[in-house]
Amino acid sequence: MPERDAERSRREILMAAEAEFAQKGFYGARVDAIARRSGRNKRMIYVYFGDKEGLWRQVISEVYRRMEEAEQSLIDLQLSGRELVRRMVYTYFDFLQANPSFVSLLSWENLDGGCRLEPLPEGKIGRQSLQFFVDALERGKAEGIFRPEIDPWHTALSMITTCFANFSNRYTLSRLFGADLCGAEMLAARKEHTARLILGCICTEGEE
Amino acid sequence: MPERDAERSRREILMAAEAEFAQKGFYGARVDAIARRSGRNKRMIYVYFGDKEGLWRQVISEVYRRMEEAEQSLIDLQLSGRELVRRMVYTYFDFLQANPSFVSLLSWENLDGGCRLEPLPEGKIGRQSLQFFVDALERGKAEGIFRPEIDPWHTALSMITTCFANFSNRYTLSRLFGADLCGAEMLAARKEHTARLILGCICTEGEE
DNA sequence: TTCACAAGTAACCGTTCGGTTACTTACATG
DNA sequence: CATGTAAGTAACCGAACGGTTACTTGTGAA
Repeated sequence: MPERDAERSRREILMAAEAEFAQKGFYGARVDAIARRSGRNKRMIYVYFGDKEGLWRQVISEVYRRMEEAEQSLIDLQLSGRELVRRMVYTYFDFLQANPSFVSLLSWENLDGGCRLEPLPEGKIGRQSLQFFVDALERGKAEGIFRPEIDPWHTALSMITTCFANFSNRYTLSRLFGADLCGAEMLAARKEHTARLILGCICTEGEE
Repeated sequence: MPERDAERSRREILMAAEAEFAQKGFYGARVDAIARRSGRNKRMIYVYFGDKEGLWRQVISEVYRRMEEAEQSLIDLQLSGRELVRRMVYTYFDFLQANPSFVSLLSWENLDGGCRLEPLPEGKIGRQSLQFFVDALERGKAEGIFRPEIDPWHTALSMITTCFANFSNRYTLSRLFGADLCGAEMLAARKEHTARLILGCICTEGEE
C-alpha cells in the first residue's frame, strides 16, 4: 500500500466533508475542520475540489448517487400494486434512517434556496423512479386496486414528502409532541404508520 | 412621535433579524446585516438582546407565538369530525404559506440538532392544540366517523409533518419532480390533496 | 541511481465577523 | 432652562476563516 494515494485522499476528504457539511451546513462548515477530520492537509482540498463550493457539490452528488442506488434496487424487484407502495415507503424510510446526512444535506440545500443546486439532467434516475411509481399507481387504478379519484402525481409527491418529514423535523417535533422521535422503535412505528397512511388513502376497500 | 423609541427599535431589530435568520440561518446570518436591515446601530442589538444567540431565541419565540395564535383561532371554531380535520389541514397550510420564515427558522433549528431549542413549557398551546386534535380523532372513532384502527397520536403527527414537508423541501422536490412547487395554484392543489390524503386514510367510507 | 513530477506540508495573508469601548445626542423631569 | 439618563453612533479589536504561497518528500520510469 503506497503511502501517497491521490484517489484515497480524495475519497477520505469527501467523507469528512460529508460529515462536516451535514452537521454544520455550508456556511457553518469549516474547511480547516474538514482537513482535520480527513487527516489531510487543507491545501489538498483546494487541489482536488477547487474551493469550498466545489467540495459541497461533490458531496451532494455523492449522496444523491446513493439514493439513486436504493431506488434502482427497488425498481429491480419488479413489484406492483399494494406491495410496491408498501415497499416504496419502506425503502425510503430505511434509506433516510440509514443516511441521516442525506436528510441534512438536502435540508441545507433547501434552506439556501437551492442556490447551489444544479438542474437535474433529463432522464436521470430520480425522474425515472418517480415515473415508475406514477405508472404503477395508474396501472393500479385501471385494475381497480386503487381508487379511481386519486391523482398519481400528487400521491407520489406526498409519499416522498411524508417519509422525509419524519426525519427532517425530528427535534422541533419531538419538542412539540413531548416524545423522542429519533429512537429505533419509534421510527419503526412511524414507518408502519406512514405506509398505512398512503395505502389507506389510495386503496379501495379490503384487506391491508 | 419621538425620534428615540426603545420599544420600536427593539421591534424593528427583531423583524430584521427574522428576515436575516430565516434567509441565512444562525451561522450564515450577519449581525451587521441585521443592524443595516433594521436601520439601527449594531450596538443596540447587544443592548436589547445580549448576543446573537439571544436575538435568535427571541425571533424563534416570536414566530412560535404567531403559530399558536393561528392554532387558537382554529380551536375557537369548535369544529369536530371531518370538518375539523379538513380545517386543521387548511389552517396549517395557510399559516405555513403566509409565514415562510416560520418554516425556514424551524428547519434551521432542526439542522442544528435543536441545540438552541428550549424545552416547551408544560401545558403550552402547542401541546394543547395537539391534545385537542387527538381528542377529536378519538371522539370521531367512537362515533363511527373515523376508522377504528387509526392511531390518533400518529395521525396527528402525520398531519403536521405532511403539511410542513410541502414547504420545507420545495427546491429539491421541485428539481426532482421537474415542476415548480412554489406557485400559488400548485400550493392550492397540494393543500387539497393533503386534506384528501389525511381524510381518505382515517374516514370510514362515504362522501367526502 | 537519478530525476522529474505528483503528493503533501506549514506558515502565512487579507477579509470578515461577533462583540466592545469611548463617545455623543435627544428628551423627560424638576 | 439646566441636567441626569436612556438612546444612539462610529471606530475599533482579536479571533477565525477561506484561500494561497513557498517549500519538502515520496515514487516510479528511464
